[in-house]
Amino acid sequence: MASADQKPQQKAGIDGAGARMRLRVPSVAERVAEELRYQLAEGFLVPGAKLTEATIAEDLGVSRNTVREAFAELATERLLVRHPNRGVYVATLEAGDIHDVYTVRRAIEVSSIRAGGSPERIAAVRAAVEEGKRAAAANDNEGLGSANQHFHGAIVALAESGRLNTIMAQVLAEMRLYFHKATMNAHFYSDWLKENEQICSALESGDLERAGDLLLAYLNRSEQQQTTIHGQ
Amino acid sequence: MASADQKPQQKAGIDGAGARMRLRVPSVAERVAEELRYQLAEGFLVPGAKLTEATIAEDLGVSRNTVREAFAELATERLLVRHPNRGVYVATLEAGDIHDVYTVRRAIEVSSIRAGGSPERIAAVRAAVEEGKRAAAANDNEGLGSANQHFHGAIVALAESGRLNTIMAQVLAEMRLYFHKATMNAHFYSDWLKENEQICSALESGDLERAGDLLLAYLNRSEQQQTTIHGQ
DNA sequence: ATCGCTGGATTGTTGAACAATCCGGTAATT
DNA sequence: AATTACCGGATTGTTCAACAATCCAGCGAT
Repeated sequence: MASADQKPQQKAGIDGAGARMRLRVPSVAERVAEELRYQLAEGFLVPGAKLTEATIAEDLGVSRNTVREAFAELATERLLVRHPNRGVYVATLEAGDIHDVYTVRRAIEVSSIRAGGSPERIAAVRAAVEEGKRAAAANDNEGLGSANQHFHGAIVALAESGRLNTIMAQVLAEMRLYFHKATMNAHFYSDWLKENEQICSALESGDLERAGDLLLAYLNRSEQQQTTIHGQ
Repeated sequence: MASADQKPQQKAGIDGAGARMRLRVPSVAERVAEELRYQLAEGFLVPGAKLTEATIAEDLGVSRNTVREAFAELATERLLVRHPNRGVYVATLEAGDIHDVYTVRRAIEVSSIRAGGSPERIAAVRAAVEEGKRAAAANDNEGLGSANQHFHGAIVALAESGRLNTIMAQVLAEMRLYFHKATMNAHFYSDWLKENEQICSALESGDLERAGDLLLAYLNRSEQQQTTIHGQ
């Protein structure tokens, strides 16, 4: 945790060792941000759409100022863009942005997998692979997509770095803005199902070099696919 | 300067081709954030210090709500931490955070340098090296520190990725929180002055593999130094 | 020393207000 | 007809004042 000179909180009776009673009720602004994030990921709000403060404030039954705070948060996450004095809009990814996003992913994913990770973290990667297989067997496209995101999230989690994790989470959130419907034809997934398996087993066998190379190759190909689909 | 892709705005007669008249007056909240960032980097606000909304609002002559917006921004940059219902404090880096920060730096800096860059970007790296030499000759410790930051910023800039640049800018801003006073003994710098030179010439000669290795070694050593100084 | 209470201070959130800015359309100009 | 100037409505940027919720320190009672 960031700083926190938390004084050793006395654990009375019931509370297990080190287990902190995290009952934190998220603030209203945070919940508004969360709701918007949800609607963005779900495709309710399409890229380019305009969000007017007053409308959303009324819709969610909160103050305009609070909406403003939420907007600020989502803007720094690049999910929304602010046009000063003109309003906030749902972010749209141009061709350049796709390359940009993949540049970030190459940097942090490859670096994370090359450094290996604890058995538990590796097990988490394996779990994501299996999750993907199950989704494929069930013909669950939705589930396939999120399984893939879990897979790549688990790879970054190998590094045990809170900062890398939040960066990755933001990047994935950005990508969810596009992946929505459209662009969702199945023979995409058929590829990386096998590929994730390969990467994972390379990781499990300790061949980090190979795992990194495979992952890098995948990311390069994925970027190319995305650009041919989206940008021109 | 967070990132700043300031284009050299030449105001020819009326309006050059495609040159957008970027006169953008930053919003009040942005200026408050900027002012706080400045005070943080300058060491005016020490890690752990508490910032009360009302006080700062009055000091800067702005509304409490505006201060709030600025706080939110700086909190997502990890320069401030919010303790719900208790206030915001200047972030403090624990031992774990140092490792975390260096994990991010290893990921993005090494990845960036390994991919090479355009001659102009490489020239920028060289410029940072020379800036460091000049500062050393002038015995300017302050200048030495910022030259080093410019050097590493220039390395990330090789990748031409806006997202990586902002991430790096934030990480560097975080580190500035510590580097202040203390930890500033000169024989630190004597090392990396030579080392930056080596890295840079390896980069210039196209030996990206070697450049990456040198950079990685530097980062590892730097992390170790920081932990021995700071953490216990 | 521990517990519980209470008052004061700060944060979280709201609602209303107003200035600044932008947008579209209409009128005036060339 | 095309361009310019202007005007009104709408939205954002910012402030202000209020209030509920929460936390903190102190104090007294057990």
